[in-house]
Amino acid sequence: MSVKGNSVNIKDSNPYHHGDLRAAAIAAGMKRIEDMAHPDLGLRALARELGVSATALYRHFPNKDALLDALALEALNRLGVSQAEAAQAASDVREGFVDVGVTYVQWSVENPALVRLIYDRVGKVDLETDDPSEMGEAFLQLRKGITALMPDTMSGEQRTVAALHAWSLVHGLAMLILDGQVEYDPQMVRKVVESAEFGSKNSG
Amino acid sequence: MSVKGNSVNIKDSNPYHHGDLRAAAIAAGMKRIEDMAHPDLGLRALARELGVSATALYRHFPNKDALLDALALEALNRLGVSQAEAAQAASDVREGFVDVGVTYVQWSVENPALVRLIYDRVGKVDLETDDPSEMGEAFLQLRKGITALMPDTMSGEQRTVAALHAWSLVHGLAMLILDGQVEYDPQMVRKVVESAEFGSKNSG
DNA sequence: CTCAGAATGTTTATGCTGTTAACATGAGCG
DNA sequence: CGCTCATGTTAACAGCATAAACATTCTGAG
Repeated sequence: MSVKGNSVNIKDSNPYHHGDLRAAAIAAGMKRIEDMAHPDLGLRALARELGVSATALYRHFPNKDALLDALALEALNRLGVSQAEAAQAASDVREGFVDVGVTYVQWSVENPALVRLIYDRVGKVDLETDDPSEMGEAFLQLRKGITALMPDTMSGEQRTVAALHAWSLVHGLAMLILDGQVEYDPQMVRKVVESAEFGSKNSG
Repeated sequence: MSVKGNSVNIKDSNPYHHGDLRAAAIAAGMKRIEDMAHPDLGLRALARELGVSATALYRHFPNKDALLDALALEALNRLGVSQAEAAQAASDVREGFVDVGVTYVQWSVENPALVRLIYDRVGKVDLETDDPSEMGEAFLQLRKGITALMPDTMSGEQRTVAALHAWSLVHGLAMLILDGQVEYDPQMVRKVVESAEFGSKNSG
């Protein structure tokens, strides 16, 4: 008795084994989260979409949190790619900073649930685990990217303060837009980011 | 609107009726959320703490979301009080801005779950309801408070940009600290907020 | 090729959750 | 006193994450 009352054969080729469920789960999970405002992924719903029983996912992720971590990592990498592209496309250092900042906000607006997922996860993970997970690694790179954009005319604390200012500014702006507190207006975003005046040219 | 006066005898006899369950639920809910990193309130747990059946809460709130909204409103009011105190204590306008900003971050650090609750709720509510809820009202006041702190030497768009910059800066800084991405250092926070140079005096 | 065991899937079951429906109690007013 | 209504109760349902036991397929060694 191989087949019970299973009415529908979704896949003829791989009826029992899925092939690469882990990858499929991440792909479907990403697509699913992207279409939400707030990330709330259900294992059962995801499994249903994959044509698989809910518990099958436990062969590839120890629990739901692990799945979300994997998704957050994927999201973080995508953000990183956007950032890198923006940084590379700019000529001037100052212009580079503005573009990267604007990109950060823009990407956040276009992927609200992914941003929330990233910070939800990073907020939970870093506090309770010691090992520098892949995610911590990816985030560190993001931070370095921002710091690298600060003009080198300043040094030490100035630099730290400026980087923190820049990151806070774009992150806060993105969050306020995501939460519906600020209307998204690309031109306004650019103006706000440009209004951050770091040492490279003080008053001029 | 804080919790109403609790001049109610809670434990005179074995009261079938609780007295003021709504207020008690909000009070207990606040205390419960304050002790969390991330706000996840369970109706059953809350009811258990109140010595009441879970479904009793449905006599006072149509559903869990409504309860969370009430809690978010309470949290928002507390934040507003802190802001107002800081603004009032400052003499100079510029000093006032810095103090208010620092207070915003400090309060957020001291009440992480409340901040998350506020923005979670405000993000959901405003998008699907048209009526200007109490919460929207309270938030508007907060926004006005920030805008009022911008120096009046600038006008129109300059002012808007500066206010948005200021709000984004402190909000982003608070969020990054909450999510464990930035270590909380009060002096550093102050320096970062001070590094926001709005028209009043450019670069000395 | 055969067959054991590792991978990977399924079914079943447990205890949690929010929520609804039906019923019980007690307070306040005629 | 007796009616009514606000406010409490228990029972029940659907959905959730997750664990345990069982089934199927893939893989590699003899």
